[in-house]
Amino acid sequence: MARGLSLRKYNAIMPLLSSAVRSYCLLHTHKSISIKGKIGVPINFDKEVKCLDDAVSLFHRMVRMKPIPSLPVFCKLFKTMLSMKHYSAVVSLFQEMRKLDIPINDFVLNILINSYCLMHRSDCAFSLLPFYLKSGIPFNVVTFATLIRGLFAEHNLNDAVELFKKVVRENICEPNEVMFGTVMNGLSKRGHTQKALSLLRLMEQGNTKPDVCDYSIVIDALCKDGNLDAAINLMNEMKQKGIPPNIVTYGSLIDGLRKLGQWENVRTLFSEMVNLNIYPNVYTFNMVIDGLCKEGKVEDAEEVMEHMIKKGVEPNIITYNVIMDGYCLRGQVDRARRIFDILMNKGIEPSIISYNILINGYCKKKKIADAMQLLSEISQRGSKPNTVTYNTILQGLFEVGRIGDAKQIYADMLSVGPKPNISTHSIVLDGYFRYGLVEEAMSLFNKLERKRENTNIAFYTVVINGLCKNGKLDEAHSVFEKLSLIGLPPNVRTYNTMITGFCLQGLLDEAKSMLRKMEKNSCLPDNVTYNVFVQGFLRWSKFSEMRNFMKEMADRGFSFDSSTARFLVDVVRENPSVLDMIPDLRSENKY
DNA sequence: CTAGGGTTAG
Repeated sequence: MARGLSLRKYNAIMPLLSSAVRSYCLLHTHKSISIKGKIGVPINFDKEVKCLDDAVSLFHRMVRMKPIPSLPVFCKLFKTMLSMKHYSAVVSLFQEMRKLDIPINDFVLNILINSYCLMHRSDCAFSLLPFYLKSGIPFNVVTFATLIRGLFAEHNLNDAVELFKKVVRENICEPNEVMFGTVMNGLSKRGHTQKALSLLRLMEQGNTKPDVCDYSIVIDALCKDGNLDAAINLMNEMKQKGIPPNIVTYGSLIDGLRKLGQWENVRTLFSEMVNLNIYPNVYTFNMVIDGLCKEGKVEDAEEVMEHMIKKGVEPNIITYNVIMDGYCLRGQVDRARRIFDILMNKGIEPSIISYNILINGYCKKKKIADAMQLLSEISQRGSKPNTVTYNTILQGLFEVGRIGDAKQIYADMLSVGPKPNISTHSIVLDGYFRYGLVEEAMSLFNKLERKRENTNIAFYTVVINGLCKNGKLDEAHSVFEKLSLIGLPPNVRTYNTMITGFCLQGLLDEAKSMLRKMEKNSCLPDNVTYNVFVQGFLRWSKFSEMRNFMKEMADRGFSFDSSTARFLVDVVRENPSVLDMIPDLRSENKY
């Protein structure tokens, strides 16, 4: 693979590099080759470059100017192009510069390296290193930080960390705050928060002291892990060290807190920020608005949006997406649609997520025709449906029983894209099972396993559930038994599914042994687990066992959910003496 | 006047 190759190439030139770098710092050859020409007319990039064509034609105008604009101007153009994600175009324009014998400097080359990294072609990026040497252009900490980031982007943690260590060990360049931050961010985004934290501690001991970004990276990682105590402690530490948290640091903490529903603490942090003259920006407002929407308070959310406008913070497409999703969550897809129309009228470009939110809203209300209509409008308006769009539509079609249409969509995805992912397959399998198409489901399942498609535990849980619901408990159980062998430990939902299967067949002992198994594997039963058992006991008239079970359930703070309550009402209606057999039920005055 | 790092949504 290219990744292995990249590091080999890098290793091969490394002995050259270290000495070259040193000689380079002495020579400063790059200064002699950069051009001093000035641009005649100043270019306003943001105004002039709106799309790829603008960028390319500006480039061609620039290379014809006399004198030719300075390299910083080319850098600026490339940077604008990168922000529009035209990575490969930057590569081609660079090649044109070479053909035209326009001198290159370290800045341009680092941008080129970044372009390759953003294209997930770190192999190409590495292959540029010899070019630096040949042209006598120095690489620096930016070059290597960019490469490290590129390796992380390709999930190549080992090479990324190795490269970092090598840079440090062989003193190729002095790692700075950004390079440390790049490594810590790469580590924490791949689930290694503790390693990132250790690196931060290492920095605190070393010469390059962590800055506000470095702290923010680790604080964000801790927040994402739900470890808010540690995150807040770290924030207090940085304050004590005289590094004040900034808007981003507060953003991470507010996001972590609101995801845990700790609104009191969100408010505290908010006022703390404002007291420190750090005024909330569009990120901060969006997080708060999203939190309110998720709690069903969409009107409050809209008020916050008006407030931010008054404060001079313009809502962006995310703000509108969040509010639309809020209405959809409450089943008010028509209100969501009104928001959509408003933003269209304002000339704000909807994102694919805007469409997905609305399509999801329509599907949840079983308004498939509206969903399909919107789907067809996406391409007309110059956007492109993605896998999530189609997954949403698929789910909607299965929900209303349009299996033929769903199959057609799935087939289209397989042939022309967007490429189905594990969720797509799970949705289709679940749909097949729900409509009793067990053979089709199993043949798809076997095909996906044979193709060694990426799977996850949710996918297998769908299969286990499908088999259970179609009376194939033994097959379900053997799929379940296979999970640990393929390195996918069952989660609480998987256990609940299997327990439900046993309970439906009256195999309560097997269900109970499953409960012990999950506890042994330190997978804590949740409210669903207990409710499944209660329904099992009720179904098979095991009332005395149920009494004992309900005690344990209450002790652990769990209670009947609405499905159990409905079930109970039916049972009691059939057989009122159940209430005498389980006196505890009378005190369950909830129902 | 130019290059690399951190916060939000389905």
